[in-house]
Amino acid sequence: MNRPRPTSRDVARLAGVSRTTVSLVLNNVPDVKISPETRQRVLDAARRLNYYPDVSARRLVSGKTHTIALVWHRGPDATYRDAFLPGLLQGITRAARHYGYHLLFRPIDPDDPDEAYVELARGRHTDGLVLSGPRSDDPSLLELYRDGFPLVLHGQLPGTEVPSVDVDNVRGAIQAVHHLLSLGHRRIGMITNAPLAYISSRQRLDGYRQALEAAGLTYDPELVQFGNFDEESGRKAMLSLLDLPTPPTAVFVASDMVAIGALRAILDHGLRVPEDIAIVGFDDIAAARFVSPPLTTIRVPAFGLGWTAGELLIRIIEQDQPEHTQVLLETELIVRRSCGAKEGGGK
Amino acid sequence: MNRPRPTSRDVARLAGVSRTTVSLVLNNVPDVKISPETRQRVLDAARRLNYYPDVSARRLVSGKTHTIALVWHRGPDATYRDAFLPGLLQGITRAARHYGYHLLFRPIDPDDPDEAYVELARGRHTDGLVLSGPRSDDPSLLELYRDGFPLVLHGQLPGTEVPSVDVDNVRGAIQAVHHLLSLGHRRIGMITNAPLAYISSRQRLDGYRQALEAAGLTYDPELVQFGNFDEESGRKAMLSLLDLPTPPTAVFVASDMVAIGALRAILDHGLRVPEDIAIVGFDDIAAARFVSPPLTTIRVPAFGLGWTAGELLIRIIEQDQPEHTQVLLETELIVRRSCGAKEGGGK
DNA sequence: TAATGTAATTAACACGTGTTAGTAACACGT
DNA sequence: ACGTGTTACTAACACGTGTTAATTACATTA
Repeated sequence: MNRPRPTSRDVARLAGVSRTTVSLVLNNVPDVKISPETRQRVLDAARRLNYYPDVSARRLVSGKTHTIALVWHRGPDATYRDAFLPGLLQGITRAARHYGYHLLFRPIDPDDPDEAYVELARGRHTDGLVLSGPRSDDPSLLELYRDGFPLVLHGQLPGTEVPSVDVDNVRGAIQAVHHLLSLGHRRIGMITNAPLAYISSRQRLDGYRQALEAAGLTYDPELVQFGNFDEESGRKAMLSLLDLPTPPTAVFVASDMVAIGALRAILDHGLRVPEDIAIVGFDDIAAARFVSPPLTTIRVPAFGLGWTAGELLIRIIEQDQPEHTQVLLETELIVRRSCGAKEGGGK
Repeated sequence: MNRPRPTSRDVARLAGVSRTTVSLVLNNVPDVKISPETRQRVLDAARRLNYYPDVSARRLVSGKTHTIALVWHRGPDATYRDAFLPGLLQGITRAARHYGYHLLFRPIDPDDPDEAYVELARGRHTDGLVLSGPRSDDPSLLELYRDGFPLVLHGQLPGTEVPSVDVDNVRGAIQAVHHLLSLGHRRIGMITNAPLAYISSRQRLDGYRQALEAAGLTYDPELVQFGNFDEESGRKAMLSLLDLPTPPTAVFVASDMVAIGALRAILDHGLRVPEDIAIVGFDDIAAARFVSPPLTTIRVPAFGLGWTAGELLIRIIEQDQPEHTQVLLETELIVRRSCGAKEGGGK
């Protein structure tokens, strides 16, 4: 703060060369001849002055910011909001660092205007955006995409070609239901993670249906209830299922948080898990290990989603045409006690 | 990508004025006379061209980046790493947005050089840094501080004047132990969250001691065991306490994750919680609500820490001398079932 | 009428860097 | 002696903005 920071001009003066030479040396520009002595003099001078190039100037002239941004929509889903953020962030930043990029984190609060992130792109804060939780009614998103601005969605926007990374919800649900089927269950209920307006909710329901039909069972709407992100919604949905003339012997709950509510409802009802009713959840949030009984669930690869989104975005930025721009990542079945399997090893 | 983005020169041309006028209008520079018609012409032109100023150029000339960075050291503490990040990040970004700043997120992995963040400051990526989990043997930190670079620590560096924000670990521990005392316990053990090399660990132990002494009890080293961040360390530590000739009737475990391990040890030993041994944890991680019995604990205000650190940093950046530059935030006792209190209401 | 003041606008410089086109010095072959 | 390369370096421009000092046009005052 006291003395001004050194510029490349200061380095040039100290080394007795031109500013151009300093730039050429410090950036290791290939195919340019600089004598070893001069090169060393420049490096010494830079070190002595503790010189760091000013990134703003560099960005201005190069047109590249070497920064990507994560735009994080805070929706109503607290699980998504809190449980996945650390893994996703770590994945994105790891990818960013690997390619020499920085990460700008930009949450969009419910009271923010939806297109608050546009400024990041238009003002050249960043070379590209990862948009988490895109809304299909967002016009600025498609506008940016049409203008050729590098964009990757975390989530999906059906009917568009916008590059995206998401979990394979359909296959995840199939894994869960298939597991219950393999344990002998034939009357399997489902509680969705959210209302069907949410894509992930539709997809997980679809997987449930596919798994049943592949096993020769008919889909019965009466066995399906709708959750709404939180525990309480799971409790209520489960009570409805328990009220049926013939309740299911197993339930697939497409969200761990909702599943925890369902679990509570079953226990409060005087039934046992998994002996009377088996449960499989979805997400593998941290708490799933700690409820009683520990929850069998479908793990979502948060780190992998982050890494993949980051890498895909950077490859788009650098014009390195990736073959697949819409990626679905596999889930993993984590067997714990709530499903009644002999024991899978999911620690 | 196709056509080049518009510059202020384009706006000036379209509005039929000089570039200077455009700048004056768009930045609402006070005490400068622009006729209303001209002003409107400029605004219209900017809107028609969808003009956004280039931040790199703006930063270069102004010398301000309007960006702060969060440097996140990934230590061995998984709880700290994952459970607090969402709240802390939300707090910092909220503060940043409130003052018109952006946030750069920079994790430092164990394999990164410790001073990898210095480039952020020296290269003018950011106007200031929040350093989470500072190490006292970090020379570049003190160097930056001496050079007057705006810095706020999340955590503490005893013996320095570097501005910092942290939880009041001593008082938090006192709250926990005081609660157990008020329930009638006289033989209270402790398991630390980590080895005593960690400041938070020493402070929580200190609080335990102070609370005992304030109640007229003598500190007994045989009742103190040392945890090491994870469940397993808590299990082992608890087994040692159970092996004592006279085990304690209550335990203060200075980390929820460690406490969950201790809880398991007690139950595995055939004892009941809280009837035989009461437990109070520390941190209030998400899982604390879901274990059986639900864990009474000390809540750490993650959002508040983030907000306070962000606001303090920005006030330092903007030369708005804050009166207190070393802040300790209060914790909150969350009563659940593991302590045996009648019921506090901690949901 | 000339001097003075005020409102509205702009020319010109600065910020610190990357990069292109060019120059000077010198060796080499004919 | 003269062109032809090659090596090692530099002068000058560009990037897009904020801001200071100057300029013009015009009303007001002495």
